[in-house]
Amino acid sequence: MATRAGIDKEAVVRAAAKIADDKGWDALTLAEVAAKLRIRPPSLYNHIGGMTGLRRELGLLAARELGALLARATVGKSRDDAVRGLATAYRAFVRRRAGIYAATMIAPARNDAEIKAAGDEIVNTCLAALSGYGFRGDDGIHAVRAMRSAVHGFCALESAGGFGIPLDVDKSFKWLVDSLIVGLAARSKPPS
Amino acid sequence: MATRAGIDKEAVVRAAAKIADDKGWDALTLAEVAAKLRIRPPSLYNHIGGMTGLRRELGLLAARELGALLARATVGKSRDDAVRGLATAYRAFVRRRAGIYAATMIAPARNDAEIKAAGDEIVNTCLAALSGYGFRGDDGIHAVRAMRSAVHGFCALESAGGFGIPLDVDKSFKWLVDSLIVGLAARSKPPS
DNA sequence: ATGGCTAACTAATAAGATTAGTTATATCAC
DNA sequence: GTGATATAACTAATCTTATTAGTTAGCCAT
Repeated sequence: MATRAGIDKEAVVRAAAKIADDKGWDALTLAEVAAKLRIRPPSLYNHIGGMTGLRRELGLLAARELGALLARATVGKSRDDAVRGLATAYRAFVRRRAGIYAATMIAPARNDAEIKAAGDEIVNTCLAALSGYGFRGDDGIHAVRAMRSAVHGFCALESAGGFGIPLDVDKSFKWLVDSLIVGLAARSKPPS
Repeated sequence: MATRAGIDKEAVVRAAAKIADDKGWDALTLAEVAAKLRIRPPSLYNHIGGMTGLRRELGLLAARELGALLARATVGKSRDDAVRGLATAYRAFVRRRAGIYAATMIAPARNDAEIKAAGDEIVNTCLAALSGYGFRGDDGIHAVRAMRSAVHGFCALESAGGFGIPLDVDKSFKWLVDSLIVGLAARSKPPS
């Protein structure tokens, strides 16, 4: 017994992420994380700062993964292509990792540099993706917020089962993104 | 003692709604609801079906209130005006009642007629508001989903503190709604 | 080998949801 | 008025979860 189990923070976070993704953010408990790792709940405190700390780790993991995916989804693209790539990647991530995505919605402590950095990278990727539209000044930020709102809202409603009618959800997403693109383009400078 | 406290389901739901709105959806506990009503937690079970039932009641309350507000916000309006009225009312509701609005995001039991009816009314109000755009067939549903995604997404991000930069959030919302309107109009039949 | 770091443990506490079983009160029939 | 009944409140108890304190034991460097 008590054979050193060789667990580290990353293993804890990975186990927790799997539970959150499989059973939902609200179903995440330290008891289940510990059980999955075959240790007792208090032992988790050697690796993470309790439930609060674990949630933060998951939020950070999600923000970083999402940021990397978004960056990859937009390389070499601009304007409409970039927006489509961004939106598609975003939704794919939320569907695959709904549990940890929810972790990104916890109010980030105002002074958390790592969380802030991961969030900034996402915003910067979005800004870069939209750069082809030639927004000036604050409009870039407004555009990023608009795009993120639309895509986040769709994914949140979808994953909450908010679209009751069985009408094709993929088509609705395409409809949303196409409309968004029209709206963005209408405010942009023409392409070079 | 134990003077019959004269509490009914509505009083329980109202107390719970206040707690959720004041302290957040996740901070809602039966213990605090009971304390606010000056009864013991088990007594709540005479009025509501435990925590699960209470959450459902809050979701229903929120859906009905929101539905009524949206309906009022769109009477006598069409197209752009209707969309603006809808979006403004939606956001005002989420800001004022963030706690119970969150309750609308719980997956509604597939067979819950009341929840379904309240949701349908919201969808129908949105459909009516958009009717001036002359969408045909499935496009009406796609448009409603798009509009709802955009507005819900913005409000969710806003209330989660997701807009880090202190750039004016009201302006961003206007920007989003204006863009959405452009996108909708581009797919519509011209106004009569 | 052995001393120390630390990851695991056990034990205990506290908050919360929930169920079972009990009491008391308001209301209604007479 | 008095008594029966329905039910809203209660107490007591259980279960789950998070968390802290204090203890033990395996691994590693010397």
